[in-house]
Amino acid sequence: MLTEERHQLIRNQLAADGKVLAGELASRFGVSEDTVRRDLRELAKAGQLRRVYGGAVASAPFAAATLSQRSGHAVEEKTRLAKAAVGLLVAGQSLFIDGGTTNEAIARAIPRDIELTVATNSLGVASALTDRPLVKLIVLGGRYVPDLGTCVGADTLAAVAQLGADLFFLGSCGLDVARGVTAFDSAEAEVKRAMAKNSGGIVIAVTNDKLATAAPYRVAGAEAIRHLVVEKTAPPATLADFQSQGAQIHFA
Amino acid sequence: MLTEERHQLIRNQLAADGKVLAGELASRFGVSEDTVRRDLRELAKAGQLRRVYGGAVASAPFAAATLSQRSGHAVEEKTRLAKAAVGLLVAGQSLFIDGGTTNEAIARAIPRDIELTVATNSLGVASALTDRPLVKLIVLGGRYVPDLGTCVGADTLAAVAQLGADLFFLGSCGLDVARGVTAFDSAEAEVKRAMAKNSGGIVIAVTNDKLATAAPYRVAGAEAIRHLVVEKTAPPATLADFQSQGAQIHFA
DNA sequence: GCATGTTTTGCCTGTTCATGCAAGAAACAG
DNA sequence: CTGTTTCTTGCATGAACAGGCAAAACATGC
Repeated sequence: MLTEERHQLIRNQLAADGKVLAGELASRFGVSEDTVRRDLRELAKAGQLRRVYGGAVASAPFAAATLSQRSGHAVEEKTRLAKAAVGLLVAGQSLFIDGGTTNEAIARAIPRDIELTVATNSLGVASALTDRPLVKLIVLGGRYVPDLGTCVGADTLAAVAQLGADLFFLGSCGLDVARGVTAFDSAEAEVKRAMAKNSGGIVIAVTNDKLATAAPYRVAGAEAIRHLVVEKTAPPATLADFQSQGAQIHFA
Repeated sequence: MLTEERHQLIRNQLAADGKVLAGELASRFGVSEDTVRRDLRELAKAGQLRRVYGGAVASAPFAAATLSQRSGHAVEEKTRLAKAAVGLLVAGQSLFIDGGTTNEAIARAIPRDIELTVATNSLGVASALTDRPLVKLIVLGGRYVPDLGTCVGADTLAAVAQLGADLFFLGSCGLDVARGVTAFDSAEAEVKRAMAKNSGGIVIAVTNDKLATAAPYRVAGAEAIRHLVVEKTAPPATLADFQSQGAQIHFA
């Protein structure tokens, strides 16, 4: 039984069942569970599955990848950031909200009694807002990317181009004073740029681990940030840099 | 039974029924109620449901109150219809799927190992398909209507106009041989008409209570229906009428 | 053939995680 | 108000886990 052979069989079962159990695979392949765990670890590293306790599941289930995988990490922090971020909202405003777990937390934190117009390309944000009776929700369609949880592409850009918003809640992947706001994906960055262009101000809420990091694709310069929502424990020196670029700092 | 698996099943039942009971889940999963409560707590923390005494309810019912009321109605029937309807699918096909609880059930019933391209204006359908790795998902954006759970309007129509599909799964509000397929909402009907125009064939899955009823807005004539999926208990006379108009009948 | 280095695998060790149980708190019903 | 159900918290146990180590299988060079 070749290693590669096992990998293929694991992929097959994942495609069919959506999940695999480490112990079951071990007995089926006639190898130790350690070997199976190693296989799963490698496949997970290659992004072909998502490792869970006891086995693995198919990667990027919407609510699972966007919310469990990443958000298992710092749920409380993001919830706190979200609460502080919605404090910036004024009734009657129109917003762009793009993807990311922090933005989903913000969407959930939006109170039920505030009237808003929200345009989003994130299914997570959209679904969080479906039960807000006073929120007029505009879904920005396009090609859906499971890894991002958002729609991107020409259709999305065209939809954004027809809209304008007072604020843009930008889900940031990297945030650095010198390099500005950056994203990991080209198409994603494109949509963010379009939203930034058509909005009156950018709001970014980030956990500490995003501060002073950068991703390949540039979205906007640091001077474009109007409001920056950060944790109380964020390094003051970094914050001072952003402040000198015109950003208003808000602590969660 | 993986923890993640239970979470997924809970999410599924919430999407289908709008609520879950802790005790019922415990016996169904074969675990203690404490474990289920822990699951529910975690999912609630991630914003995927709202915890209530005795169980949990959907936090953001894609289908608002009106829709979730209906969805509790005939869950088993709709699941059976959905299973029969997905039997019509062929790998590589492209589909339009619009809104409605039956269509959401169909989306959930789509197997994980079939390659498809799906364009939908329903957030419920879209979110059901986000964890299908082989499904290329195109979200048709626009103004979101909570009562329908779908996007409608000029933006949606424009997006539909740029696409074509082999089949159109039409969520029907009324179905009558003389009046054809009808909808309750003008904007909704408009989108359905556009999808019908750009698709190679219409598939309709309906419970008995929709048969031989009509709503104000006309979507398509009875002769436009290629496949009609119905319950075994559907009145044969009505079915014969549709059959004479060229529809192929499939029993769930 | 022999020696050497690499890869794969299984086993061991300490650690982490999921689970069920028990006890007290809170919510509900009558 | 009282009893019951449900919930949270803490804790103990066993399963699953990562990392280190050594043996076996394999390839490579002399």
